[in-house]
Amino acid sequence: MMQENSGHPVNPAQAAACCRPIDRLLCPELFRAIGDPTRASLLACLAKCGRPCTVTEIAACCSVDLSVVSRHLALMERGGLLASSKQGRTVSYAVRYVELAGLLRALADELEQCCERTPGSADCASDGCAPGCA
Amino acid sequence: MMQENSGHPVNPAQAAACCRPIDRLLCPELFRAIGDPTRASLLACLAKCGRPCTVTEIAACCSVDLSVVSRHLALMERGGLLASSKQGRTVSYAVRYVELAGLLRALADELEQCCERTPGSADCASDGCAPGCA
DNA sequence: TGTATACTTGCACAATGATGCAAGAGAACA
DNA sequence: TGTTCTCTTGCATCATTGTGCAAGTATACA
Repeated sequence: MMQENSGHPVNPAQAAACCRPIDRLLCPELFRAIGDPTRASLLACLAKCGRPCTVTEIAACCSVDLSVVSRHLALMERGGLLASSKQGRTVSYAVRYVELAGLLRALADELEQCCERTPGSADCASDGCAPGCA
Repeated sequence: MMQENSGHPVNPAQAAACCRPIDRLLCPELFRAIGDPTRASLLACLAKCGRPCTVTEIAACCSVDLSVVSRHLALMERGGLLASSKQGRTVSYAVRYVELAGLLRALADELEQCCERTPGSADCASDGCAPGCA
């Protein structure tokens, strides 16, 4: 109503009421799941391994207690970084490579669109989302 | 020495000693800076605005105290998400669109490389980084 | 059926973090 | 020079989080 969809809200207050894909992509729970040194190293470890690994295996690669690793892995699964599968008494975790890479690229695309959009002409309602949804 | 560079460490313990670009890309400080609901909304707000905004402007778009916003913005700058510039008594923060998008894409690429690499044949030393550097 | 293995959960504790209020620092302006 | 504006910093407080130990649960196996 105020601006075109191709542009920007004129100020942050208007931007806050303006719902765009970036709001969904900037999911705090997901990024928080990476934002701890122990978890980041577990994730890197698991990614580099390239296959599902058991909790015991993963715990062998860092100095913290197995129970701590178990909790970190569960948290990363809740955050959407990992997928788990249980076979007998062993639980394996694997990186959700495809989903994660897709989300990161989508976020990168959105950021660049924000950057390139013409200033001062954003229609907050035309993204299929009512104002104030953020 | 043990495997080819194109492959994977055979287990997480070996993977931990194996230094790859993903170790650098999974920077906990950066992701932690997004991993809080208030900060994520501030970042989205700033991104959607598409231009540098002052602390007062940004504070107007959320319900927390201005001092809290100031601290969150400083934290996000330290994490590499934002860049600040001071003009007179006003401080403006802007999203580091290019750097951020680049990092996210690089991480996405690395994740997919991890996923595609042939299992069981990773040379941990050939990435220009001594074992145990992780 | 008992025992070993693999993992999760309860509990306690120390550390960190998010928040608001109030005061301080620095710059513009009358 | 005093006042206003913009932002940062100190302090207190409450909540959350990361951690280890110990106990519990669930599965496999002898």
